[in-house]
Amino acid sequence: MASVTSADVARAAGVSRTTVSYVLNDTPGASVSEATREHVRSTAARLGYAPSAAARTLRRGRSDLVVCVLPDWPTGPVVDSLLDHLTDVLAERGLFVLVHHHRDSRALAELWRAVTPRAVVGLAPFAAEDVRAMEQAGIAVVGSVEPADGGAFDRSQHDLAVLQVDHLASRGHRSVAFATPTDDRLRRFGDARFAGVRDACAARRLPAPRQAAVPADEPATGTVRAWHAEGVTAVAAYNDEVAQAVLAGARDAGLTVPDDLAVIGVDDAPAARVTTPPLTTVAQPVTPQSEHLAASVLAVLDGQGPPPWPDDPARVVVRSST
Amino acid sequence: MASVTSADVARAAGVSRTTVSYVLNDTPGASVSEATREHVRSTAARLGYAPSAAARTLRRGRSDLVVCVLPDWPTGPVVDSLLDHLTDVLAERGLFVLVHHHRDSRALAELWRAVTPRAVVGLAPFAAEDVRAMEQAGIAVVGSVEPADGGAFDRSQHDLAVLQVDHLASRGHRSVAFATPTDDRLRRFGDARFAGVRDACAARRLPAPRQAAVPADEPATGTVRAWHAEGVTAVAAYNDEVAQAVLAGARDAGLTVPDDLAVIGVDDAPAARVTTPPLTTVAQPVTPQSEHLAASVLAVLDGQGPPPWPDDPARVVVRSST
DNA sequence: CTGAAAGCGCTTACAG
DNA sequence: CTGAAAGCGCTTACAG
Repeated sequence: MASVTSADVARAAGVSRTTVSYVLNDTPGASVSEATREHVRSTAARLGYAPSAAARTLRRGRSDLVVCVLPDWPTGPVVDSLLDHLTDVLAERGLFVLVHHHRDSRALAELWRAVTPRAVVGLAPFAAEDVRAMEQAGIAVVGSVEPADGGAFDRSQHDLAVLQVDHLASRGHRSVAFATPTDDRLRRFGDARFAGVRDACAARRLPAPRQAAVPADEPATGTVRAWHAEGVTAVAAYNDEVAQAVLAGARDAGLTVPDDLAVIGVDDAPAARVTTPPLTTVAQPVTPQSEHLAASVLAVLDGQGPPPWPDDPARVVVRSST
Repeated sequence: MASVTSADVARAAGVSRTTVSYVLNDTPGASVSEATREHVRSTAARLGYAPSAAARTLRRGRSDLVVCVLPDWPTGPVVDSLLDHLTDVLAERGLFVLVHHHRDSRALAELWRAVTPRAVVGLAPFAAEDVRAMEQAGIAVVGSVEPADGGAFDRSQHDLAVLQVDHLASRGHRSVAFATPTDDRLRRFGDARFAGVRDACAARRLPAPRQAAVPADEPATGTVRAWHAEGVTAVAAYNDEVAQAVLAGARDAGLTVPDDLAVIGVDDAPAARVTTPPLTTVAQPVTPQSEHLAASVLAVLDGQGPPPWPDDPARVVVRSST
């Protein structure tokens, strides 16, 4: 049970701990005979030696861990892709990515103190004091600060909604509604999106948009009926899941899509191609985002500022629902 | 930049490192005056002191980290719930859950060596040699071994499919097909499910089931037509996403669901309530699974065997597609 | 070519 | 009630 240490390996191999360390780390410039190397390696393997990460980290003064803090909202395949890419890129530097599901600020502070990783990457904004504390502890921080930068983050949300309205307006719609999700954890995004819808309508001199929360797990029949009665002809939905609930509501309300009501989602989820009718949606290609995140982390690790945000590559995928 | 250490705090507060440690850890039995305690605490806060996790781990001989290894397939809200619950339960013991997206066995070995966590929790089975190596390093391992236990894991997949067929048979269907996902990473599950479909058909003396891969992102029109031509009247789909593609295929092929073709999914995703028609599916309540996982981890940490697998609480949710 | 020794930052018996 | 000291396991200048 007592773990095998490098001293155990040294003793069993009949060499010093120095030699064991040199061999197992392939230390450049260490002149150890090939025979000895082989002997040390096989001894280590035989004993099942695994170096203590804590000791190595303490000695080296830095950890090989990067903690990625996920927001407390449901994440999908996009976040998975971001993490996969980040894991690959950092692995080339010998760094390991571990993910934590974020709850509150207190939990975050406990976490980074318990791990003291090389870097903390946040997919949602951090509180300013959290960032200060982490940086003071010598931890590199990647991620926007709340709410100082006002939000490259919020802005990209805002712009997604503008794309939706622009498309609907190009189809001749003038009375637009926004279907926001019911999950409280998504409120922030919902608000940013609705602001985008409002701004886009104002810019095009359309009437102020309506808004309602639409649960993803039931047909939005009542909401659709009310909107239709009020003259709404097009719905921008928070995402494809919400859009599906709007489609189902239209069906149950006896409305035809897109003639009576046009619907546009966000995400271009696989399901968007198999709804009735197939769903027009906004796609956000994941590759540029993944590369930007990985580049940001590398830049911060190297003590540089983050690279510029890529031009928003989101685009409308037109199907039959608009 | 150089991190603040407990020695810095001790010097600034005019006490010994011992006292700093006693105060900051609330060590029981340490008799330090309240005035000194307050002084130490405020000094530590003023300096922004964060203890070195590596040093503490090295000294204590054990880490406060638990690594949860996720399989390399797309995970959804169910896994999120499992992780949330596990995080909460382990936090009560002062343990932190970090998640790693698993790629291959080599990456796993590098990971646990780089972290040396208290425990590694696997949501997909581990290779036997990985388990042996981790346990030798003093790491508690939770998760099934490949393929020793033949698979409580595979068995629960198998049984989901049996539930699907039982339901379809109770509706009078005799010729059943299985729609498997196209993602290679899901092959293992697809195979276990199809075995369940096959066994259930055999047990009920139904003809051998057909099987085809169905992409989630296009209507399965061709497959549905072929199946219908061959007399298939009911489809058990791998999950609700695949089931939606089957529904879309039936629509495009001009078939009525459920009269011409019955469809049953798995997951009871929110979307299952808003498809056309609403989807019959198999729901797996997540609470018993979450509790079982957390209980397993606690048991292993305490050196006990894992608790018994809960009675499979999966059940059919009947809607209009069957 | 190889080994003895220092020191990373912490906790904790032990001495005062 | 408080402090000096040992030691966790590793890496790496340094001496031989």
